[in-house]
Amino acid sequence: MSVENWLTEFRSQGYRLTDARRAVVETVAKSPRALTPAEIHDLAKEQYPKLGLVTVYRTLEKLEELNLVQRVHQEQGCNAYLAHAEGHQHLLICQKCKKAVYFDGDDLNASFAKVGEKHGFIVQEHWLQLFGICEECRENE
Amino acid sequence: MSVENWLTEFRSQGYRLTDARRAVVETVAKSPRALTPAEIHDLAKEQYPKLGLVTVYRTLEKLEELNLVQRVHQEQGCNAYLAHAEGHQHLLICQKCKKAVYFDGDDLNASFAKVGEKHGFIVQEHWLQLFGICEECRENE
DNA sequence: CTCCATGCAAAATATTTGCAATTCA
DNA sequence: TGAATTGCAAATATTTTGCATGGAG
Repeated sequence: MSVENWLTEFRSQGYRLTDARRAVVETVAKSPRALTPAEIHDLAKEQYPKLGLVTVYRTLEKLEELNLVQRVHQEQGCNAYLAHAEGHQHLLICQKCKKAVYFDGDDLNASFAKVGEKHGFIVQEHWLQLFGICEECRENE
Repeated sequence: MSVENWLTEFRSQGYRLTDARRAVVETVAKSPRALTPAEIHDLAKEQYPKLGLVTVYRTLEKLEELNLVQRVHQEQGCNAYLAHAEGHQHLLICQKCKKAVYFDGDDLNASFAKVGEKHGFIVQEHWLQLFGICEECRENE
């Protein structure tokens, strides 16, 4: 989903389009890796210097609500945000450059359901993240 | 691994055995669900009233280092700790009672490696958690 | 012109650190 | 006894809230 679509989606929910929000959205959208609120603030200020950290928090909250952004949990912290890719809930994250790639793991759902059954659970959600080293980072060793 | 084993492990690493640590260890060990530092503090104080929250943090740090405890990430927060089960890194968590069950998903490793390959990654770690409703909670509806 | 949105400052949370007193081995 | 451990208080770090001003529609 492009930045323009995001902003349109924003409007259609009754929210206003402001320079502050545009800066946050564009920063997250073009980042290859998940960013913390503080990082977003730093980067987006280059585009909109008046931006306050509080607005970053509030904008992320709305973006998450609209499913345009998702929170990413890693060892280093659980407060990084990444542009959401529809239908691809699984992440592959490079441990070196932190680049995040979505992948389709729909074929895993059946195994997950089976595991749950074995333990008396009805599985409703899952959370899968793979960590490794990407090709680029291996080459630049 | 039993509480006594934990405490022995503690000793063998050069750490001292204290009532405070014993209270923290026993609280985490006997809980069926992951607990936050504050929750551990509350519960463990019943056993050792003088216990300070800071000691809970410091003890958890050591327990994590010794791999006796693991941090659990959920929507509600990322600061809950659960007794670690050796070799079983995957969790099945009840969304209602929060009970956590480890399961063996070693047969998934091959699929994970393959997914990584497809995207140029060499997968080194993974993180999988399933969420659902356990049998007990379904019965008590 | 009317609200929604913003940024500041301050409050609320969560976690870490400095330090004197305590306690295990 | 000596060093590790503790709990308090204070320092940090992170996130949220109150409120007057500014800006989108």
